[in-house]
Amino acid sequence: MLRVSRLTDYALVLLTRLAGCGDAPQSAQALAQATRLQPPMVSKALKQLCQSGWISSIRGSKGGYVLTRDAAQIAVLDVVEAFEGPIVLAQCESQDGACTLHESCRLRPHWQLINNRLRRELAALSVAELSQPPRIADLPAREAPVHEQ
Amino acid sequence: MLRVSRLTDYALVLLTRLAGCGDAPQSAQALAQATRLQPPMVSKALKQLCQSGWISSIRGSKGGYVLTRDAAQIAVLDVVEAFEGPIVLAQCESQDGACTLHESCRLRPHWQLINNRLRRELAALSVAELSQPPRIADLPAREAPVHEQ
DNA sequence: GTGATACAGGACCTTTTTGGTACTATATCG
DNA sequence: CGATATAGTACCAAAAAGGTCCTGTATCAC
Repeated sequence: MLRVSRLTDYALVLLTRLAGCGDAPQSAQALAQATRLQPPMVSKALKQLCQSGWISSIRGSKGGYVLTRDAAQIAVLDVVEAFEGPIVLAQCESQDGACTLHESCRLRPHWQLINNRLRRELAALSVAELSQPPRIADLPAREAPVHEQ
Repeated sequence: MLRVSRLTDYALVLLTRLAGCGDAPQSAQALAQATRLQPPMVSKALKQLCQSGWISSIRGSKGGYVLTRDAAQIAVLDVVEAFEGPIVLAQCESQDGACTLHESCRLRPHWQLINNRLRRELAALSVAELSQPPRIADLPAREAPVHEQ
């Protein structure tokens, strides 16, 4: 369905929340309440964020999770790729050049281009920026010739 | 995994192939051989393409499939959305505004922006363009600050 | 008309992924 | 010591993806 998994989504929400909490450790439970996400899934996302190194954990009472770096230094791209693997929208990019199709297939460079644009987009966006509205410059009057949403 | 389904991928390969075959109907079998894709999946993709109206079918011997319009008039976006549904990378975009999270969640406009950029990208690319290398203007020397692939 | 070709439309199955839960162990604070 | 809170892992169920097969029907060639 061309969608990031729910866990990835939760991870970004949680990081954004943590970014707004200063240095005080936030427990999984507190984060779940603040974000209205289900506690077990919050724990799962936090653990994976911990393993990926974006946050660190503090055990014991008064424990919780804190960001390991400034939110402005965390690119959305890195979080997404930590949870989803490399961004490769089409199959022909998934293995290293192992496109089994006939040599007449010319799609690869196009997909590479699209993947790279999306990566660049996500790389330019930090968790710190997620907690505030997009910059005006990023919001053209008519953004795209597409559906309503 | 943030990837289009294999069927979507196949559909684009098949459309590209059809675009290179002029007006002669191509049978599912011939297309499978030309693209090295498995015949049953080729049939499946062709059927769906037919239902979506991108190609039309001709029964009987000497039958097959032909494009219903010029390949330059088929946007990759439309094919992808016909197979994958609307492009909404994050959950919060999936239902119409029904984000159940706390009102402090500010992620939606960012995702909308990213979705729209990707859509615009795919809308600007036609099946006709897929069969030849990307335009030089689209290939910067260093495209993105990301992985090797 | 008959038979071969080729699409139409499902039904079906298997595997993988996703989403979610539960339980035990361990570390810290008071 | 006991309460709190994370760590790690194992598990389960539902959904989606990926792929196959079969029956029916339309068209062309002979």
